[in-house]
Amino acid sequence: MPPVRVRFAPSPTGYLHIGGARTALFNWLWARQQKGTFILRIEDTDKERSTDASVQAILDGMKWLGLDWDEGPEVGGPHAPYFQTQRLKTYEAHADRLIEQGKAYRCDCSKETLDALRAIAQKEKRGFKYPGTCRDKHLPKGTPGAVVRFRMPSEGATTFDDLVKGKITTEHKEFQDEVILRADGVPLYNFGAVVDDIEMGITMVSRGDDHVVNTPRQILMYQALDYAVPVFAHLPMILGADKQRLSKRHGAVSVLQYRDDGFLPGALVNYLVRLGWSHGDQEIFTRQELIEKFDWEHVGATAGVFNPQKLDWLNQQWIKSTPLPELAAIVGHALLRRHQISPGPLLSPFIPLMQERAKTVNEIADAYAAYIEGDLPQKYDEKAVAKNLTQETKPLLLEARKLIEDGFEKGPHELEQSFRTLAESRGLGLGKLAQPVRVAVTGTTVSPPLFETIALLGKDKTLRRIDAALEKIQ
RNA sequence: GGCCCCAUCGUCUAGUGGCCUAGGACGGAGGCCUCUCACGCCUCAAACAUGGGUUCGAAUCCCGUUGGGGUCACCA
Repeated sequence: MPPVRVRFAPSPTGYLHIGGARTALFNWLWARQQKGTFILRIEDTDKERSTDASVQAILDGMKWLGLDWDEGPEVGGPHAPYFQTQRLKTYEAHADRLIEQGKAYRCDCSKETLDALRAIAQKEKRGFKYPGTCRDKHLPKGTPGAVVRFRMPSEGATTFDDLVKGKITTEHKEFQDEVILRADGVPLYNFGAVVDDIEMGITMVSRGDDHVVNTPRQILMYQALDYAVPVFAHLPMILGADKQRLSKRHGAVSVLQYRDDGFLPGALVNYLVRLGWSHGDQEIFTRQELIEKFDWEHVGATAGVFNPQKLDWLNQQWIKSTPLPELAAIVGHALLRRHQISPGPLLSPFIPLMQERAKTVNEIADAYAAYIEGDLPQKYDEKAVAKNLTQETKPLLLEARKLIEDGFEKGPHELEQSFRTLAESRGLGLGKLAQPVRVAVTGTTVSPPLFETIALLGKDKTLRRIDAALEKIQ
């Protein structure tokens, strides 16, 4: 078997979205498992819609997910350049060769003429196909406005064995002599992809299954160019909850949006792979396990609905198992991004308190900003204050304050015991005592365990907060 | 509409002819634990689209139907 060479070939017309990311991911996993090469190629032949900002967004998305490429933008490689608009000479050379061999021809039918014919066909409810007007004209190179068309066979059929869909056969009569090169020398998708996949020695093409219909036509081009056709693997689409193709109205579809929303790249990767691939009952996979265990055999053929709740759960699992220094760095970034505050010395010790209860890193950053960083809580939840900081709880707060003042040094466990004893002597559960204190200390009713939070904040800060709370009580 | 693809709990899926009174996970319901919120643990509800074949035997193989998706450009 020749070494595996796979590629991800996005068109830079927007950010890297969930669907594209999964395509890239499957290719990347295969390359890494097979010790092959993963190539990133930018298909920027649609000049109208391609932007440099999109290229950057895609690169950033890939990097965030940890999908490093061996050849492509920024890293270069033996087949550079990796931008299609910089490879025009290559397409021209291949097109010329096809023309010489009679496998393609120049056509100077105007777009307007063809559009008009297409409109008539549509009105009469019949399919439109290029009528072959220029098939035998043998227009010379340099004919003004001439495009190059590929001569499609009209007889027979092409079959290929897709790694995920199985055998797919298409009759040649479905095809028409499609344009492969525009008058300005910019290739169309099918041709550009085929030429580059040949030039770059691609052995397997894995992409979204919206491309299955292109595949037989591309195979015909591989054959016309005398090149062995690669193996194909078409991945099913990712759908929204309404079973429609995932799009903006389903919420976040940009990969980087998930970063900003507090997801771990490992969790997103884990989710995306499991959406369409399985390994028995296993749900959680490290990156290394994914590389080891991924196979095409267990890639499903059905479109999958993107389920944000499961992603949440996976992210939580990932947060739980992320080593502290790594998690602290990520939370630090979130803190800066969301609250414009740099991580202080309390951040690292605070994270273990949040690790079991946060679905996103943003929750950790937000909690830190809300009641750890400042002298007093940044804000008090009104309902919580109204319910817990009252005349009735004031005596309890005062007694709690005294317990903290006298017993802080003995540590959280001892403090908790003293709280229990107090609560018991009043005929109350610990909750009745702890909750007002929690509101006083954190400004909310929801926080990590109270005594550990107090221990983290320190005696002075805690007492000041209780004093501030007492003042809130009329 | 033509062509192509797909079809197991609400969702992601296990299942490759007998191990299936269909397993796991998310989500849902109930419970335990508990200083709040979570975590964790236990229990429950929940699916082979449909009709025909093939076979001793079908979720698994074949055909039809229905439903869904993709695609029919000088977009990719």
